[in-house]
Amino acid sequence: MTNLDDDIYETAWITLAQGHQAVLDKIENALKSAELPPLGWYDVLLELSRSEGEGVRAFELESRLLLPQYGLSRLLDRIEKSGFLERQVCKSDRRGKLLYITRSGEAIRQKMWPVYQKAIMDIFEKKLSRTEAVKFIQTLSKLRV
Amino acid sequence: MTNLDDDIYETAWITLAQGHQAVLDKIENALKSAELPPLGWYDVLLELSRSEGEGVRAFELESRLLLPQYGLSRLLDRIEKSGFLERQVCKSDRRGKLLYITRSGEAIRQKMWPVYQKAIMDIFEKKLSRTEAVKFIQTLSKLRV
DNA sequence: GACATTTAAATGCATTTGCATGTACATTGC
DNA sequence: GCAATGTACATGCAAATGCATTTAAATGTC
Repeated sequence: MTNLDDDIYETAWITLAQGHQAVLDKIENALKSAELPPLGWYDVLLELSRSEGEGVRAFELESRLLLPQYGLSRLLDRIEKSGFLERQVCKSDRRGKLLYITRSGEAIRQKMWPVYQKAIMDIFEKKLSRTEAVKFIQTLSKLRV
Repeated sequence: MTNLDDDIYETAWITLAQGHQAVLDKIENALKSAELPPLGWYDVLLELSRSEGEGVRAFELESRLLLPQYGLSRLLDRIEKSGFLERQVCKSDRRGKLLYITRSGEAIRQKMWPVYQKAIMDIFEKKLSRTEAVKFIQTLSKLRV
């Protein structure tokens, strides 16, 4: 295999990194402009919101959000300090905590969503056809396996 | 447009973020395991290496590497402290500095490359056909415009 | 049950990042 | 020429991150 051929994959990675960066910047800027919390908060709040009052364990979020244990622990500290979530000792496993979104947490999540969604749409919808997006998802999904 | 249709683009973004994260983690882990500097250093060193002794201005790297001004300034501090680059006052514009890679900088860059490349290949080559990679690049490129 | 091992989460400390501002030089308009 | 404005880069300080370790409880072994 020649260098020229290899380059396709290197280019794919560079383009992936730059594309990601570009989109992420726009999303974060949109949230900041709207004086809303950063994207990471949304991810957490969405997971908690989806649990429908069941309570979520921190270690579950870790794998879902691809965050390191200590990183998540401190992200939760900050979100909790802002009053958007609560930690309660888990009765069935007293080492752990159950995480619950608060009313104000749900409220801020709902404020964030349209801003977040608009930022995504502004980029993706305008530039990719639906068919292209589906193919894009299929290809990208392979990288995670 | 229905929610279901919109979801394609949201999914595209989530998959992009996760795919990027997964690849990045593998690359950074590979470099760390080999006791080599992080990926950001490689990007800088490659740019300097390509300038063929011409010297590069910091503000040029900023846009090429999509880094904030202060972030780049401090990244350069660290790389310089390790002896992998030099900053020299630019004679034609004394506000600025010209950046040069050192011998040891070029050496470390050449050590990093195979580790970096292997990490990319391990993921992309195994999972994407060449044709698929080309299409992937085309699609992603649109997002940056 | 007593002891070693594993797991969940938090935390001290060093490094890195983000934001705002500072410093020095360059450029523009008069 | 020189005051005003703009540009290149650095930096003080606060916040976030990474790494290693700690704390506490669960689980496994005998």
